[in-house]
Amino acid sequence: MDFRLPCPEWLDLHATLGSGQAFRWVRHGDAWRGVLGHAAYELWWEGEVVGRTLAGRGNTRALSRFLALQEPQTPILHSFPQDPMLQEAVQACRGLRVLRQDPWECLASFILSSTKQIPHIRKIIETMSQRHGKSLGGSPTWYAFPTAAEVAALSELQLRECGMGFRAPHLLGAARAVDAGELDLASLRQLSHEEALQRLTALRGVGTKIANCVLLFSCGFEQAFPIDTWVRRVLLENWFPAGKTRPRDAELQDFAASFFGPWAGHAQQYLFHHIRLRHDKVR
DNA sequence: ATCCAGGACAAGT
DNA sequence: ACTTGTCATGGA
Repeated sequence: MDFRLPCPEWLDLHATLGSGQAFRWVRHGDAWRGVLGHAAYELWWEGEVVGRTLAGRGNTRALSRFLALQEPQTPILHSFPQDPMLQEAVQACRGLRVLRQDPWECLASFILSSTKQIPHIRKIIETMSQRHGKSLGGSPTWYAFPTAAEVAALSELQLRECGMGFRAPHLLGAARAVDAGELDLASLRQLSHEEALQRLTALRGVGTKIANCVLLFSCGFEQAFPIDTWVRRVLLENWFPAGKTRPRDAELQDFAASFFGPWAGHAQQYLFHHIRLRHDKVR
């Protein structure tokens, strides 16, 4: 063991790293291995997060921030409505946290996520990182996530060859906008939620869902509420009983904001992970 | 084989 | 304003 990361509240690495927020972490038994920034790590739980560095120079502060280890969860849970379905999800996914990701990696990853299953998103990102990211050493070799500048320098064909199909031009366009300074991801957190959404959805291939993923997972917008097929389903089943004409996403967004409150994005993540676990179990 | 996946967008009603 | 077609690709 190389390091211990202080963690005031209990955390579930499996729920946190395995809930489709980040795509570069792989489970090995009780441990998780993956890349953050310019280092690769193996992490597991021994009453706190412990681990070792697999490649590159480890940065425990970056890891701690990524995993939101110092962020109290109790106020979030207390802010949630007393709702049977949400409480069931919270019980089932105790210790799940919303990660604090790098905005570029998050944006690029979710551009690649559209109408793809999570295992395949992982595969595309891994292929792209191996081919176009900096080598970090280690055995087997680990690779950094390609920077916006590195992606901007590629051709659409090179990206398509990573298996991303029609998403290739979308990723390339985003990389060019970020690399050219037309889109300053770091400054999004200064804006209102509405303004930040507009900046992101101005990119081709980035609609409301993907923009909200980026704002929630990497820009500190705790109320951002991504509605994908799974979340849409659980919203309709639980809070929009059939009968009337089925509501559109804009109506679901309004409902989520008022019903789940200022930490709605976290509620969303509990719901998302819970219904997917339930689905896998049934099948 | 057919359907669906952490969607977005244009085109046709 | 709402519905449908299209964009690639792999896994179930």
